[in-house]
Amino acid sequence: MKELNERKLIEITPKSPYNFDATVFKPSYYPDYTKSYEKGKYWFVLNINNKIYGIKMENIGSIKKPKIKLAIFSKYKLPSGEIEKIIEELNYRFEFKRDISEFFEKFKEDKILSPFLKRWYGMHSSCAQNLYELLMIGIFLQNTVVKRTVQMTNVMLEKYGTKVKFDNKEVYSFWNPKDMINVPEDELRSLKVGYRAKLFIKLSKTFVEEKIDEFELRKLQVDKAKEKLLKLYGVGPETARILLQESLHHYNLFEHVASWQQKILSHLLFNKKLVPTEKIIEYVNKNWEKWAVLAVHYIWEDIFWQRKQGKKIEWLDKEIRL
DNA sequence: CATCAGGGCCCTG
DNA sequence: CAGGGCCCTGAT
Repeated sequence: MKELNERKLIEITPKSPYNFDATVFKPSYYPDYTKSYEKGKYWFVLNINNKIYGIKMENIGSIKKPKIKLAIFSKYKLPSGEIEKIIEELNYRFEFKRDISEFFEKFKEDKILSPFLKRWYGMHSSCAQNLYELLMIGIFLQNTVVKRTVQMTNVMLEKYGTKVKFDNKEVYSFWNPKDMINVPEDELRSLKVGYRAKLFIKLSKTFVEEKIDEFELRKLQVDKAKEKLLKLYGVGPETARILLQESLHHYNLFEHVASWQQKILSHLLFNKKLVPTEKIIEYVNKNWEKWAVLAVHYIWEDIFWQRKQGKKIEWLDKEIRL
C-alpha cells in the first residue's frame, strides 16, 4: 500500500460545454477497483510514464460554465514543472480543452440525435487510464462475459497492482509493463485468465522493449494509429476500436461493430432485432459523419444509464450478458 | 451429468 | 476467407 499525503489544489476551467458527471462516469463501463465515483466527484490513480499520482476531481461549476477543483496527491511535494505535466495529461484524457460545440450546433435538429444531445449536453469521451492500462482492460474484455472480466481484473489488480491511499480513498493502480515481463505464464494461468496470460506477458514485453510511445501514437492520423495498434499481438479490430475511441479520442472512425453491439444498435437505431453490421455502419457514418463515434456514444450511454436507474429493459439485459 | 457459446484473436489450410 | 482452438463459467 502506498499512501500519498502531499496535496496540491488547482482549479481547472474546461471548454464549455462540459458535462462533468457524464464525462467521467460511464454507466456502460464495467466496475473495478481502480476508481471511485459519486455525483460531482471522481477519484483515481493517474499513471504517467510509470509514475503515479492520486487524483481527485470535483465539479464546482456547471455545464455551460464548467469549473473543476483538482487535487493532486503525491508522496512528496511536486515541482511546478511536474504539476504542469499532470495538468496537460488530464487535459488530454478528459478533453478539458476540446471544443465540441460544433457537434451540438450541427445536430441540434437531428431527428434521432437531438433528444440525446439535450439529455447529455456537454458529455465527452474520456479515459482515466494510459494506453497500456486500457490495453489490459481490452484483453480482460475479450471473449467472455462481464462477470468474468470483473473477476479477472480484480484478481490481477490485487496480485500485481498497487493499492494507493489518498483523500481517505483506497484505489488500485495497474502494474507497469516491466512488472509483468518476468511473471511465469503458469502463475497468471492459476488466476484463471486463460489464454490471456500469454497476451499480458507478450504485450508487456513489447511495451518495454520496443518502447511503444503513446505520445507518438496520439499525433498520428486515425488510420495510421489503427495500423500500429493492430500490429500488437492479441489486438484485433475490436480491441483496436476501444483504444482508438477511448484512449486516443478519435470520434471519426466508425467501421467495426461487434456482434453483441450489433444487437443493441439494431434495437436502438432501427427498432429491429438484427440489422447487418454493414447497414449499421453505413447509416451511422452517413448521418453523423466525422462525429459518428461520439453520436453513437450518446445513444449508447443513454440506454445504459436508464438501465442503471433501475428501468427494466429486457432485451438489453439479455444482450449484455452479465 | 454433459454440452455449449461467449463484450476476440491467431493460426492453419 | 472459413473455421478450429483457446480458457473458464454459467445457462440449458
